[in-house]
This record gives sequence, structure tokens and C-alpha cells, in this order.
Amino acid sequence: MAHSSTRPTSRDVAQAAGVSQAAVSLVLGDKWRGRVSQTTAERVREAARDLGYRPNLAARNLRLGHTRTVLLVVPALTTEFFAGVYTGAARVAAEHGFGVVLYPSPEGIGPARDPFASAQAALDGVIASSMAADALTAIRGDQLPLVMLDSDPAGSLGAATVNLDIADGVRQVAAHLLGLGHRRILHLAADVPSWTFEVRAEELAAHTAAVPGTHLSTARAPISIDGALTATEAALTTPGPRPTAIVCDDDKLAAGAYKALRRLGLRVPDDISVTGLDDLALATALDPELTTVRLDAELFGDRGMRALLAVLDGREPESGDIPVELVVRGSTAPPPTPR
Amino acid sequence: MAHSSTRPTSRDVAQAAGVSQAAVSLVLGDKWRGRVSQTTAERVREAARDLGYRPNLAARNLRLGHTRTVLLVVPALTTEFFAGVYTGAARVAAEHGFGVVLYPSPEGIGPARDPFASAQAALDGVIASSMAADALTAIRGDQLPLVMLDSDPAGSLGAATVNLDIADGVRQVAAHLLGLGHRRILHLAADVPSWTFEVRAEELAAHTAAVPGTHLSTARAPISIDGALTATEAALTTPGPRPTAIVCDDDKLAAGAYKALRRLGLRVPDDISVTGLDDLALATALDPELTTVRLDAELFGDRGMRALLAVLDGREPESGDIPVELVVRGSTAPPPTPR
DNA sequence: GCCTCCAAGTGTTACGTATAACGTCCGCTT
DNA sequence: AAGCGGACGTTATACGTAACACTTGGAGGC
Repeated sequence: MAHSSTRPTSRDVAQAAGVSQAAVSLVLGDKWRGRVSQTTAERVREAARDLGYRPNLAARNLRLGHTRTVLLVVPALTTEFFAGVYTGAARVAAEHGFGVVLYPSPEGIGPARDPFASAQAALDGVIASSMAADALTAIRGDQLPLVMLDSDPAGSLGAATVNLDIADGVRQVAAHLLGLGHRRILHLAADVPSWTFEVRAEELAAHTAAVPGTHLSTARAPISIDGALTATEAALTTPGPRPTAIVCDDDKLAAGAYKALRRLGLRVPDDISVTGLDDLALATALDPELTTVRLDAELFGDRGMRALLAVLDGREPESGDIPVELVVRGSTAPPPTPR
Repeated sequence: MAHSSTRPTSRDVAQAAGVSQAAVSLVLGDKWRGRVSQTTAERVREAARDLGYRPNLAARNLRLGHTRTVLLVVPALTTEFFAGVYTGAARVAAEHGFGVVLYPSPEGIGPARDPFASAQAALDGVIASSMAADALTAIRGDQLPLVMLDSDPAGSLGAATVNLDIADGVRQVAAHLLGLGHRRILHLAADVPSWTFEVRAEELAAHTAAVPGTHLSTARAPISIDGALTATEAALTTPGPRPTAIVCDDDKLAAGAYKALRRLGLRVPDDISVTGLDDLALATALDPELTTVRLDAELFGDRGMRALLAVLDGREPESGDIPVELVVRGSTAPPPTPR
């Protein structure tokens, strides 16, 4: 409360402690090992505390040339999945003195092709999830360190990628269903052009084709309960033998499938089995509880952030996909015996 | 690509365009009405484009003394509700050239009492949701403009508040249930010390008490499906007449109640009615679909951000609670006729 | 007794931007 | 003809911080 009503600066602290501004910077920056005496350091800290001093981040960032802030680009915030990714990323960021700002892309906020204008912060790096290639090249043009989540390692222009082992998850689902005896399977696919969903389709096709006599059909729906409802209803009311299992690209689609099946008077799992992918809270709210693939969203964000920190340090990011786990619940059973 | 490999500065642009750095600032800052000629301005813009110039935000923030960045403090990110609040707030922020950084508080990231250290950005203001009083005073101590969401207007130390009209929502639920003939009601309450949940309890008590012969009981559960499951099961297996309706503090609790009822062999809504509050995607995934109170999360964030912008401008924030709407679905019906 | 060296600091500078204050030329009025 | 103001810039400065280069007063070595 020296004289001014504005926020105290390091110079105000220096004056209060009777030292130079440089000494304050040394002490508060913990760089004072053999440069400032114990007692002076304590005096500085006390003055800072008394004045309620907080360093001006803008000035620090300007001086240092970096901001310790990264941008997390996510496709949407309509499930808790990406909230989990954010939480995981933000936790390890905080451990390393970094902050995370979120950019729900692309049709969300602001001009879609300029995440940087919207994220008002100056950035040290970017973690981008399931991003379209053109937006990717725009970011690359900015020379910012970049980590891609859930993206084709081959198509990422050399950016580091961190992926969940979705392929293995789909393999587990296929093995589970085929092991129960299912041979007519409907794939309820997300109608979103994204690498991760292509992987699901390819992997499922490959594994079902490996078992003779298996038939795989596909229905596409936007990722919403109602979208899945109508798509499933349409797929199940076409002529021909009915599938005995529905593999959904995510849990939300599965919830829509449940509703379609109820409308059609079919019972899960007696008449038809259903699987999801994500393991959202939704999965255990359904009746019966959904057999699904558990994705560890927080670990995903965690690994993504660690990879970005590695890139920033010039180190090699840890490689290897994140394992996923099939969680068998009540929505899958052997197919009904034909009579 | 003049000479340096670092990011181009406004001075580089000036050199390329053959003008002074000040002129560049004028042009790019759109302050050149009668100060720079049309043709020079165009030349500057072209040079900036060619060099891929992006202003250094840290330098701008330092010069300007503000950051156009606000902090949004939310209790958790485990449902899409606060994701919606963020989305709404970020949208209007972007429209006004502001950015939003998120701080999931308090047991989440970093040292709980210092949101500012974790949010690495320098801040112009704070929007805080359902916040405990001690954290509130810590923020107030920093003299930052503050808007409180979902908080007691009387206890906010003079900070602006923006609230959903939860009281009216609860009133609508009570009127709906009482109108159907329910007289024994169980309140499945969130076991979280927060003003918004106190309001729900008080309001429900007041409205049921207004109808003679009505009995209200209460069960408390943490906000999770499993927590609600066990609490509901316990409440319904105590001796005495069974309630005919369960009013849940939010949709997630309602999902837990559904599971408990299924275990007990009770049917919704024939044996017992259930209501929620939030209208998450979960509500329509349940069978039967949940009668609940729709909260417009994005509008909530929108109004919160607008209020903060008003405070920053020295204007008076718009007052008045945000209306909510009862959505009647299949989970409520008249109570079973005693026989 | 002189040189060296270290602890304990201080003075100064640069980061990149926005803007206030200042110059200059020229056309036009009075 | 003198002056005046608008168009079109430029020069200089400050924002608050971190770090480099320097100073100073002893203590210790030989």
C-alpha cells in the first residue's frame, strides 16, 4: 500500500525491502543460491507477501519468449470424454508449470481456420485431436510444436501422434462377439470423417472376414442418440435376415440403438446383442448395462501433454498406443437359437 | 524469410514494407483512418501476410495492461453441463475478442487455493461457479472483477451473480407431482454443500408443505450413479409406507434411482415416479425417458460472460434469473391406487 | 603486503508492442 | 502573401520482467 492503487510490481517490492529490482527477481525466481544472503532473501519474500505481489505474466512471457501455455483443440464438448482428456492434460501441465487453454473446433467458436485468434493467449504448443488435414497444415505453417491425438500417424506431416489402441479394442469386441457365436453383425458407424472411425470400420471388417460364414453390414448415423435411433430402426426394418449383434462406434450411438430396439419390440441381449465404445457414465445407466470398450480419457490427455512436453524439450516422445479394455456387461449374450 | 529464423515482428514487417514500426501498428490495429494512406496501408498488410506475421500477444498485453483473458472456475467436468457453460461463455467471449481459460476446482488441478498460479495466463476477470466462500474471498483479495454463477446473491460479498431460476424449476416439479396426486415424496439430494442444492431442498420443502397431508423424506447421495443407487435402495427398504415419487437433485442421481428401482422390482412410472434436473443426454437415454427440468447450460455461460463484460466496462450487469423449463416425459404418472 | 577470489549485491538492457508527441509537405482560404 | 490545418507519416517512450555484466568489501593464500 505504498503509494499507488495499481498492482504492485517487482520494483515496489524492491523498494519495500530496500534492495534492487534485480534482487527481487533473483529471490522470487529461486535463482539466488550464492547471489543473495539468506536474510535478505527472507526480507524480500516478506515484502512480496505483505504487498500481495503477483508477477505480471505478460511481462514475464515477453521477457522469456515463451508462455508456458498450450492449446488443446478438441472436436466437441458434448460428452465427458474430451472433458477427461482436458483434465488429464491440464493435470500434467500444471505439474510442469504449464497452463492449458481449450479450443472446441471447428464449427464451434470463432473463425474455424484461426484457433489462435480465439485462444487469446500466446502459445508454446498445440495438442490437436481428430483434426482435419487442412486445419493441421494451417497450424504447421505456424511452426508451433504440435502433438496429434487420435490421428493417422502416417498422415500427420511428421507431427508426433498419441493414440489409443482402438484397433485392439475393436479386435476384442469382434472376438467376444464371434466367440459367443454371432455371425450376422451390424456396424453402427459414426457419420464423421475421421481417421479413428475409419480404423474402427477397417478393423471390424478384417476380423469378421477372418471367420467364414460371417456377414457384416453397416449403418451410418451422426453421433447423437436420436441419429442412432433412426439409423438403427431403418437398418433393422430392411428385408432379409436380421443381425444378431450391433457394434456401435461409441456409447452414445449404443444408447440410440437401445431405443430403436425397444421400439421394435426387440430385447437386449436376448434378441440382439449391443456393444459400445468409450465407457461413459451412460454405459452403466442403460438397462442392461452396456458391454463396451473402456477408453481412459484422462490418461489420453496425460500422455498427449507429456508428448508435447517432450517435443518442447527436444526429446523423443514416448511411443506406443494406450491400451484399452473390453468391459463385458449385460448387453451381450449368445445369439438366439433359430427355430 | 528475410534473415532470421525466429518469428517475424512488427519491425520486420515495417522493414519489408518500407515504413516505420509505428505505421505497421497503426495499420494492423485498424487505427489508420486519417494517418496512413490507402496504398501504404495495403502495402503493409501485404508484407504482413507474406511474412506470416502474428503479433506477439505477450508484448501487446504488457503494453495494453490487460489480457482479454478470463478464468472460468467450474466444480467439475464430469457431465456435459459445465462443458456447455464453458461453450456458451467462450462463444460470447470470442465475439468480444476475449479468451477463456478453464479451472476445474477445487480438488482438481494444482494447489486448490491458488487458481491463478495454475491458470498460467494473466487474467482480466473471473467467472466462478458454485464456489466455496473461502476461495471466493481469496479471489476478492486479488481485486479481480468477479462474477459468481449459481451462488447466493446475499453471500457474494458484492460480486455480481448470475443464476438459473432453480427455485422455479423445483416449484414446477412439485406442482407437477402434487397435481398428479402424489403425497409421499422422497427427495434424493446431492450430498454436496452448495447453495444451489440448499435452494432445491428448501423450495421442495416449502411447496410440499403447502399441500396438507403431504409427507417429504430425504436421502443424501454423492453425485454419481452408484452413490444414488445405494442411497435409494436404503431409503426404499426402510419400514413404513413407500414414497410414490422420487425427486432427484440431478439427472445422474435419477439414473442411479432407476437402477435401484429395477433391483427392487419396482417399475417406473407405474409403481413410482422419478424426476431429475439438468436434462442431460442421459435423460432421454433412460427407459422410460426422464421427466426433468431443462437447464440451458450454454445460455448460463453466455449470461455469465456478458455479466463479466459489463463489470469490466463499468456497466451494470443485466439482472434476472435465467428461466428453466419442466420437460414432462415418461417417468412420471399418477401414483398407484392403493388396494 | 599484495594478489586473488567469492559472496552479495546493483545498473542496465532488451523483449515487441501501442501510442503520444512531434515533423513536413502541400493545398486552400482570407 | 501569410498562415493554417489536414494528410501522412516518424521518433521516442513505457509497460514489468529476467539476466548479463559489473562493482565492492572483505577473507584467505603465499
